[in-house]
Amino acid sequence: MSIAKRKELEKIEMHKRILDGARKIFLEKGYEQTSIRNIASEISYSPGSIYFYFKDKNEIFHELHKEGFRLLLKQMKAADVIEDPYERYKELGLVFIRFAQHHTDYYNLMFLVSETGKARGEGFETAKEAIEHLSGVIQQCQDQGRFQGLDNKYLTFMTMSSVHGICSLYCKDRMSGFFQKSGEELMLHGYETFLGMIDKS
Amino acid sequence: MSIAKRKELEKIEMHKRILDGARKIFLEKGYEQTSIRNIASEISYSPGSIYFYFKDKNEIFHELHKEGFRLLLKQMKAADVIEDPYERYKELGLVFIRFAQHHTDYYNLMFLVSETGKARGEGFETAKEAIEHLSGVIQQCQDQGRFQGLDNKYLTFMTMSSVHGICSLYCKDRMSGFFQKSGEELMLHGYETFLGMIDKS
DNA sequence: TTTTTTATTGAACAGTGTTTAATAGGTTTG
DNA sequence: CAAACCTATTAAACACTGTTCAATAAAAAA
Repeated sequence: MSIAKRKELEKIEMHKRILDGARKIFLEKGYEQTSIRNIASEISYSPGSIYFYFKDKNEIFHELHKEGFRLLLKQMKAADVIEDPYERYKELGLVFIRFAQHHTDYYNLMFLVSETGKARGEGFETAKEAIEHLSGVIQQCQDQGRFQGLDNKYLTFMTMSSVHGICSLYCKDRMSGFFQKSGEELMLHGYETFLGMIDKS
Repeated sequence: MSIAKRKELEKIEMHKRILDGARKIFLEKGYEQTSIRNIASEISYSPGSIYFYFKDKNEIFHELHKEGFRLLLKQMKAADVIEDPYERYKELGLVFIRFAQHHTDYYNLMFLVSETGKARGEGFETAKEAIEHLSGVIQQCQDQGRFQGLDNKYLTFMTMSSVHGICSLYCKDRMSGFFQKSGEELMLHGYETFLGMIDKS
């Protein structure tokens, strides 16, 4: 292994080290409460070092953002074993809900944290893939005769909105107080109610 | 008018002056980008003065939060002139959507900005009122025979989730790129699709 | 007029993201 | 091997942030 090669590996390793430290703190404290100094001290480096590997705090954030989408997409694709498209459609919502439940911090990072950076639209390929996956499953349902007369795009958007709305209210925990039910209960029964409606279409 | 009374009025006036300055900057730049120093300089006072009238930045934020809910609730109640409960139910969603469209910054403040303070659950009376209003309209629909066999609480939550999901995705403008449609188009057609589903229940 | 209360201020503290000049160390070259 | 070079790292500095607080000017009460 050449020296140049080793150096390159070391660079990648350091990149990863920063990301590991950042992930820990980001998922623990959220975007605003995470500071470059926190991350630096977590991995026992000086704050300045981080800027040798990342342009700014936002770039680190976006890396984790992508990471989250990759994780979600993986779990969405796991539902591919279900053969019936409509059953798969219903499962996809549950995948989303489970993701919000078990990876609440990722969910916050992915969907709820406001982006301070301007680099919008970049690095959203995985997000796009996730949407297209859902859209594809809905198309398969429509091919089977379900959801007749409904536009695929709007139905996809509406499904996403509804499930995201449920998960988003769950993650912010703004609702359980009003309804005197646990967040999990609301989320699951809310989704069941949604499926009950959609089942009649 | 006694001196004490005048002083009290001056205090209220200053309170309002701060809130006016804060509103302008909060709605312009969002929570994190708004600083006490910004607000102070906006109204030509020193940063310290603000702490004579407000406990901290979060208290100012919550005041505007409430303000937003009062505004929303007013527009929700304007739908009371519609006599048929189901038509009123459908209008309520549109009220919400219009609110997100025309008061995007308030919407962000009310539903999307993460609260840093711990004072959760306080001052949410107006929010509760809004939810109960919706719940009441749904109940009236159910009294008329609509939505049979569905739990009022979960249906209320599901409706809120769906509409909030639509508005939330609109406000973050994360979707228009994927669907090659304008945010407004997505939002309105998305809601129509939702109504199309619910109409069959 | 003196005392007391009240509102306002500017400085200070501890924190933030980011930039940069200096530096130590390994790598390459003469 | 020594000199030059490159590269990763650092501490310090800059301009911010929310918040606190002693000093103070102004107004009200005594």
